[in-house]
Amino acid sequence: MSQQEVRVRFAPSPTGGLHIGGVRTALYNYLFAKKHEGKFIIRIEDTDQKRFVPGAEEYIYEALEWLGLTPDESPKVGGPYGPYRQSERKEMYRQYAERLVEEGNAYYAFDTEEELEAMRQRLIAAKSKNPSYNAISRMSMKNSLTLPPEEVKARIESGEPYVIRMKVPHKKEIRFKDHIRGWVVVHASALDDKVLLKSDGMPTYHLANIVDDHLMKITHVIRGEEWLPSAPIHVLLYEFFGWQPPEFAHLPLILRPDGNGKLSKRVADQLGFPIFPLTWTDQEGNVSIGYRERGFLPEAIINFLALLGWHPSDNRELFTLEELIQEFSLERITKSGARFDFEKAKWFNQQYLRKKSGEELLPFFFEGLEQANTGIKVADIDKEKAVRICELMKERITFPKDIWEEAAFFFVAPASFDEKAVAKRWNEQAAAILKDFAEKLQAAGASDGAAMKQLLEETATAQGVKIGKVMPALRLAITGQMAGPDLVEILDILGKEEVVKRLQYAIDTLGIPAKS
RNA sequence: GGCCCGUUCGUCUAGCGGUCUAGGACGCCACCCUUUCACGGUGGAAACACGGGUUCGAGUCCCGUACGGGUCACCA
Repeated sequence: MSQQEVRVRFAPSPTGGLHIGGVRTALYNYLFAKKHEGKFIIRIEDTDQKRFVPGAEEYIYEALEWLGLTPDESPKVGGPYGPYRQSERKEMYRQYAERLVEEGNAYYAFDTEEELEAMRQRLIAAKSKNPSYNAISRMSMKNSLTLPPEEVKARIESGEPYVIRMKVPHKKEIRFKDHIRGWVVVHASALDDKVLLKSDGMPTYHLANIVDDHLMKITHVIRGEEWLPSAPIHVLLYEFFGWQPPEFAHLPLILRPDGNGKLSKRVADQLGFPIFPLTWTDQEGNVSIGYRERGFLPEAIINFLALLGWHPSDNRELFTLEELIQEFSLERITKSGARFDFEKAKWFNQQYLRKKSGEELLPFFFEGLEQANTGIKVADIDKEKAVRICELMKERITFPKDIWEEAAFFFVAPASFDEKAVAKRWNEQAAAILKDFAEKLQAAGASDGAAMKQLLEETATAQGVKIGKVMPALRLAITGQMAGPDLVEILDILGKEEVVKRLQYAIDTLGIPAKS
């Protein structure tokens, strides 16, 4: 075997948002290409004009870019084997279909929809196990195999609509080796005479796919398992053309988390998680929130998807794209479908979130702030302080944009206090010490967090109380709640003035409970 | 229904005939750490669908059954 360059393609049809399963297919293609120092190609399969959706193609590029899956060749960046949009290659498909007719491997068919339906009914009535347009039934239909050559010619010349169908042999064993499933064998009798060229002159997927993969020198076809049943058709076409078929790898499906069946947009909506990488608005104006907008980091999505149906040779879980490229191989892809696990996706997000620096998190923090509509302006916030806060919060949240919500108390003094916590922590002793502490603190000079803690400790110790008894009460007074980051850090960031102010408010509001 | 593909903890999975009293991760539970909540640490419950073979020996190979999935368009 010659050392030919590995070339793989991701070939979506621009009919809407890019399904998460499609994203994984793109990822595996990308990883495989890069692993073998080959090319990752995007080809747009838009041969169905009825399903054209404006914006869908651009969406695909944006989504892949966000994830870091940069194509080497695509309709957008071009390449040596363009055009990469099938609608722009329309004219070239016909000659290949005609060639098949000339060589006796395809034929013209003039059957109307009604006639096709009638045939199907006839076969069903005759209890046919496989009611289809095939080696048997085609002989009783209107096509160039049954009609006299003059009539065929006349019909075509008169402009009568027709399709070109593939002439699948009756007896033949078709086999191919799939990288994931091993040898797959199908008998040609189970196949039907697929339409190759539609009456509108556009090729069907089957024809366009084979012609383009060949012309674009695709070496490996990595696609979803839903294509497995049509793979024999494709293998047969390669044989008809006398072309070397690419190698195949049919990926297991991504299944719904509950119940049975493959993951669909409907199910994802129902269960409350995104199905698209980026937010997508369909033509009716329905908005589907994307993973990005939901707060996911691209690294997390990549890592999560990579492990959904593939496993490294060791037990590592966290991989950068670069590490995935190093480690990836088709042989380690699982055979069976994988249930989608949104909880695990969130866990990955947390992992990557923690790896970010405070600065990197800043934009997310501000984004959360703006969305919260609090009236607090981003411009009014001390950046240095905000960075510290991001650093402090990142281990306690799942999504970067949650930082604001969790850290709001830094900017908005508590107006009320968690009742349960008050009952438990705000006792006579603690309140009295805090009152004392507030007064001393006000009188003291400049204090940082550590100094404030020390002062509190002294105050408490003077009354024979351990600091651990009053810290919770202090937290309550300062933040209004019992959950949050290190209290000394909070005191430090807030500063003396604010701490005193909040303490006074808490004491005024909660009072000093009577000794019980 | 025909054809094709699949089946290890709840979930993602490791396992490529003996090292499996089946390993890791998410989730769950307990404990520890701790001024709180998290994080982290330690530990725990939790799986080879079933039945036949092959073999000295089967989660691992073969067959069958059951169950699940995919696909059967002039859609991709």
